[in-house]
Amino acid sequence: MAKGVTRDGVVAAALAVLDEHGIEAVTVRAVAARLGVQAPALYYHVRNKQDLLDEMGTEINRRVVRALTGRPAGASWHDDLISYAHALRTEYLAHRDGARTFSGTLITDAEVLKAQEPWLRRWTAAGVSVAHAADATDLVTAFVVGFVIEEQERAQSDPARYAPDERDRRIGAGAPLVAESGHARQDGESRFERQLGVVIAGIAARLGPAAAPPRLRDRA
Amino acid sequence: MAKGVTRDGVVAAALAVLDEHGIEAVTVRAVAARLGVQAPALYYHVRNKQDLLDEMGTEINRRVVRALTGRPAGASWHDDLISYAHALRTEYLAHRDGARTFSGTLITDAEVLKAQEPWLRRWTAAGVSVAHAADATDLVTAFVVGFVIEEQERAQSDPARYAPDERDRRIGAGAPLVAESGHARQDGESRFERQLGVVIAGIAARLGPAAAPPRLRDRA
DNA sequence: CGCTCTCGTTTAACTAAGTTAAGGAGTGTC
DNA sequence: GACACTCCTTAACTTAGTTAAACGAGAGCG
Repeated sequence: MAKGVTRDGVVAAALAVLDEHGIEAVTVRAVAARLGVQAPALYYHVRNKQDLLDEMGTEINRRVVRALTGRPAGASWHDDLISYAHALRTEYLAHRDGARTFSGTLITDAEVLKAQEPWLRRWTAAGVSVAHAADATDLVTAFVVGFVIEEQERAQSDPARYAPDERDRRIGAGAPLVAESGHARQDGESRFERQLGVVIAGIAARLGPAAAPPRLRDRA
Repeated sequence: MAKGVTRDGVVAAALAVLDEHGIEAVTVRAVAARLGVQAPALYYHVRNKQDLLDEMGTEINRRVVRALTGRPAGASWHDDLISYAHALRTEYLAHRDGARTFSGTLITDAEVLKAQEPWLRRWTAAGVSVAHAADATDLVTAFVVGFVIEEQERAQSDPARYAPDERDRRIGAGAPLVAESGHARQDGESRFERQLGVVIAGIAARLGPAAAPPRLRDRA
């Protein structure tokens, strides 16, 4: 594995290290070691560590796009948005600290940007303005990012620190509703589906009862 | 300023450094320097840097809670949720890298937890279950976190990299809708209000007209 | 064949940052 | 006066990002 290190190879190795040991283990030396090479060798392929991190983020975006285009087109923008949310969450969850690490990556990769074209075309074909479509997508992105950040943080933190018993003890007897709210929190899967449903419902309300009827210009 | 360093003082100094120079400048040495002491002195007041970071996050949570309780109670859970969203975003925006740095902080501070009690009480008084209230709050939190992360990332990144012209050049001529979607993106303030309105609308729909306050839909 | 040039890498080294060890100055207490 | 406790210092270690300089292998070429 020592021969033929490439920029893509470096990115792949970095992602592998991330998955196995978490973001704090993604050091230049560790990535180099995985490639059977010394640390400074990476600097021939990558400007610096931030460059590597950016490239990793772009790769993640690419995978989301790929997962989406590989999926049969949904029956409506409705279904498409849900597919997008699932693809994004799945990709984030697939990597340790995924949401924290990759959210907010400015998408400048032309390939990734252009892949959104057919996506937007379907919205406009359904009578939704581009502005509304972009807005709805941004909103779903924000929700997924926020949701998964909290989800992963919770999964990785010391279990004892937020165990129900410990929480109850901390809260004491003066705040029964707070205690109850902690108990009511369900597992990630169903919470995600439910909250995503709420978001989509809100978007549907905004876009109009059917969203099928062609609407007028954007800029509400 | 050399005398009487306290744990709270360390946290305050760290927040000051954060505000002035960003998260990457928050080093043990820099915080110590601001207090007029040597770096190892901090270890008497704080277990390690993570402990300091956690404490900073708790302080931010405390401020959000304080901003909320200092505000007159809204007319409904509706208004309360909006107030919460605003308080959270404002606090995040007040610090460089605020959303990234402080999101996902597990809230274990008893004071902060208990402060949610009157909040929840108002929901239940309005006929909303605690589970629903907690769910709605979590959803709004996720949205705000995701929104502000993207907002701050955009504000801090190299302007040239996402300038409209540059973006258009990258996209080329093959994706007009993608290009248009970039142009349609408005400034943070109005986008936030609008998208928050969508989220609230979704929550209102979920909770049913019964739980909905005597108030019209907020968006046209 | 031998020269040279470039590519991709290595070794060595520097700097910054988190952290620990050990000790010392001040302040109180028996 | 000696002990003890608190809070801080100096010195030093380790890991990580990064740079500089040199080195070997292969390609083109006379």
